[in-house]
Amino acid sequence: MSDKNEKSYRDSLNLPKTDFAMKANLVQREPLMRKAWIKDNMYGQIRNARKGAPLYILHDGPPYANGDIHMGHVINKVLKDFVIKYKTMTGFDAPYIPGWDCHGLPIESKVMTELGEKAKEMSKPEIRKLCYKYAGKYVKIQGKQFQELGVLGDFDNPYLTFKPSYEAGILEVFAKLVERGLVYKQLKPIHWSIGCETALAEAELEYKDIASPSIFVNYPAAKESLNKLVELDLVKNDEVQGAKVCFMIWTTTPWTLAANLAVAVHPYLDYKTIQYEKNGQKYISIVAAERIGAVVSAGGLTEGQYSVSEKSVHGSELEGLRYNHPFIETNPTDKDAYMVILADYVTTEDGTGLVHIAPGHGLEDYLSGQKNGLAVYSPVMDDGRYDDTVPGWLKGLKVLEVDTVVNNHLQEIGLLYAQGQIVHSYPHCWRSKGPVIFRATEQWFISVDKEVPDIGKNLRDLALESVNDVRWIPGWGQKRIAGMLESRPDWCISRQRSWGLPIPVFTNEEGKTLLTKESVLAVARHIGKKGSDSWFTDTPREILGDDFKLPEGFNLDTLKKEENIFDVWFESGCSWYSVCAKGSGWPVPVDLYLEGSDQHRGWFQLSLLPALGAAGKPPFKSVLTHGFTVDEKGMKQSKSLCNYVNAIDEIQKYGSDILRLWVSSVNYQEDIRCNDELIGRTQDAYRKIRNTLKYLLGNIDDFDPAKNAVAYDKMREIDRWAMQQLQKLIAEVTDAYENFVFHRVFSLIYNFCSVEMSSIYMDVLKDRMYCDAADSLSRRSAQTAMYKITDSLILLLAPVLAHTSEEAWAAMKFKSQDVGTVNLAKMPVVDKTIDYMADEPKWQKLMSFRDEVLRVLEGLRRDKIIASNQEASVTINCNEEDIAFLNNFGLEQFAALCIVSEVKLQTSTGERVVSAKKSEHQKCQRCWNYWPSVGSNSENPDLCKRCIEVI
RNA sequence: GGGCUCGUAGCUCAGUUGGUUAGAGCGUACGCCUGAUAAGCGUAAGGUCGGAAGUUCGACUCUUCCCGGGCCCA
Repeated sequence: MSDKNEKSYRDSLNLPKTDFAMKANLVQREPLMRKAWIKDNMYGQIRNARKGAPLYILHDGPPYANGDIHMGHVINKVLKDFVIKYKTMTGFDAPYIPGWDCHGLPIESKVMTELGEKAKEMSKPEIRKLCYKYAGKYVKIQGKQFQELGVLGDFDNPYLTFKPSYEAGILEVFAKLVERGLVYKQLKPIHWSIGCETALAEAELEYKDIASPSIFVNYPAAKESLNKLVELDLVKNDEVQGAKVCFMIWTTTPWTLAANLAVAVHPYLDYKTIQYEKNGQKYISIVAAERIGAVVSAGGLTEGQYSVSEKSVHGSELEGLRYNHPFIETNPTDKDAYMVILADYVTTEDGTGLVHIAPGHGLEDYLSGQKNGLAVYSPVMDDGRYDDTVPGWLKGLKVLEVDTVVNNHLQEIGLLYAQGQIVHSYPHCWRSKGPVIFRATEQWFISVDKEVPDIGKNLRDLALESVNDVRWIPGWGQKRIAGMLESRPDWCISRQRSWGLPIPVFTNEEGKTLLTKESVLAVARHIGKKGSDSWFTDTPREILGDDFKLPEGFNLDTLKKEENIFDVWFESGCSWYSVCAKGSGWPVPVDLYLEGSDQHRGWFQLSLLPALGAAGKPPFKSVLTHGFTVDEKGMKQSKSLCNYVNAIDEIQKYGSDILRLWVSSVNYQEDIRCNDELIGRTQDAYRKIRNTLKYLLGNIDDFDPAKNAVAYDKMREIDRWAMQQLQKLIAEVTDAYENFVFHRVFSLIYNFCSVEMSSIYMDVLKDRMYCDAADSLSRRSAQTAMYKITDSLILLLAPVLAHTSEEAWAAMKFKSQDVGTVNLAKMPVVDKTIDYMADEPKWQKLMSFRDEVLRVLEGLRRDKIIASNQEASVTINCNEEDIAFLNNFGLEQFAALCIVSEVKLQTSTGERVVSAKKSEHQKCQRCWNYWPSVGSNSENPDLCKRCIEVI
């Protein structure tokens, strides 16, 4: 084996040839391709090409315009791009209009922090201007970053929730809800900063440890309920006289007692009574059995000073019992009060197991109050002082300074059982630094329980029913959202902030509100033209218009504008209307919403409710959710844990096709494990796929399907096998795409490249491709299969490998479709004339024979008898049936399949035995086969017959 | 604490209505090739299916409990 010989014949071979480089250089190459897409208006070209085709609408959920993109965005946007590209390639007109959520607290907070002290002197319009700039900046940044992922969409015309036309759309939806009577206002407790006299959002709170009074208070049972307590056997009849029978509560905010309206117990906890004497007065106090020890020690009672009832009752048995407020004679509200109610959140971790309920001063209290028909009573004014509805001794006092006053009063009237101090974490205002109180203020709500007039059902029931008509992917999404809908309270849509869309409500001098369909639509028209800033700068007359017909008692010139803005969820929840129905004229429900699984509570639910309320139907036909990225151990990612993956870094390190391939490789329905190493490993798969494409492209370089294609029935059997494998691949990949199972797309294609192509077909083909005559039938047969495989692979990969598929498409000399970009091509379909399952048993058998042969050869190689397979001569001892089978397939073909020079058969009755030895023949210096014909031609003694003919 | 959900080889995934020694690809180890070459090929070693109990002739597949994650609430 001399180098001279090898080199001399090398030039006579048909070696692969292609411009498609082995080295991807993604980081350098991709940005150039993207630049070209933008320059050529690729997105516009696709829209043009699909004009009139059936629509497929994937409606983008708006990310928040704040900060750089992270891995969550990557997963989300790339999955969306898979869908859009696949649908486009199956012939749909699938537009993609990206959107951003541009209003809201995080932006406003950021701007306020940057402003610092200056913020106090600035007007709302001035602050809003800065917010506008801030949001706009991140829309640009994120848009650029999304496009760096290879995502195609109308990034020049995204939908932005602060655009006037979008805002008008929100108000039009709102008008419909107002018309249907679903919008109302009510008191609701919120965090209130006394120092700033403003409502605070969760993000504006700072939690600090402070010491609070901890008091145990006896609420005397009302006379009418004493009998019931006797009936329950908690109290003996003879004990009732002369003793104070009480419900004992515990609280750390004595000032809220003035607003107490109920006492809550847990339905399943056990309650008993403690009897004891204090200052000559006999008490019988009801407390949770588990808390007796704690209560006794808090009160300093020692053995013998108290007794505990034998009998215990469930909290549920106490429901409805009544008590007298310790220091308020008559119920100040217009609803029932001062009774025992049930609540699941009552615990035995502290207190007495009975919880004092002030619906105006706590969120749980509020919700319990709603459930039990209590008023929302909050006798506290903006400046933190009691109003006039409280007892005289409290009127006008600052609630945060009143604890001792209340305690002393309770002491005097003999209802303070014990008092102490407790250190706990308590929310403080981030600006004034003072402790925050819960205080009920007027808020706007969308009712989920009120019947929608022309539909005859409430929003909750409507939503629960509609959820059945939506396809949830994965299926459990339905259970999840249904569970949330069942338990959700009315939707509080008002926020006391600046950066958002104002709630279009006016009030007259008497404080009466103007909120009608007509008034909202009038505001919508105005804001649609001038934007929501105009609410703050223009007069009601300018906003509503001179001609606006006001109801009785209202005057255009004395109207006052509401200060509240909408919850940003209401804004994004109207995108189905602003963007799809009104903005684009698409039919709603649209085909697909695709977001992280946290959006069951968020965007999915909060789009569903307005859509049902305004349009009577859900906004989507199907909803696909994906999980969250976690670290390699499955733990939540966070910057502080240092297990955070920076998406931008990954794109810049590996290129976006690697990220896209990685996204396609994981099961997005579960948590997605993610770190740099895991993403980096995707490079292995990428290289395999890329090299497969390169080899295929290299071998069809001189193949023009129009001239050189070989009919299927004239093809070599192995080539027909390859064609069959391809049909199977197309069928399975198509099915996976149709069902959004992208990781199956990945593994099918990856396995196809590794096994069917690289390890089997391409290896087997080398002899024929390199050594047979360039235009021989055998070589053209292989090329026919390889051409079809290359073409299909590129197209099947196109939705995932956005850049690489385009690059490979460009490297195809003869294209199957007359389009310059894969984006305009159609997906391959299964060739129905090829029954790809029919030969499967035969090939399974052949492949198992092949495996046996390869294993035996490995033994020879270990013993240094052969190096390459071509040096071997194989003998198979087997029964008649196997001999017939192999003969029928053709021994030469089978030898080619094993890449050995020779296969012989011998009849044997026993077990099949495969043996091999070094071939006795000479090596052909051109094709390296050890064939009998080598040496038989005197002019070319070093060549086989085939090679001589070819040369 | 509640609702939903996940836990199969180092990694990413298959495991059909419960049924013989749990599969694939990658990675790893070892070897081969040098005419896909910062490529290609082969062979081999790796899981008892998060844990425990139960139902069953038989469970990765069904039930219960526990452990450990995730999302959303409280």
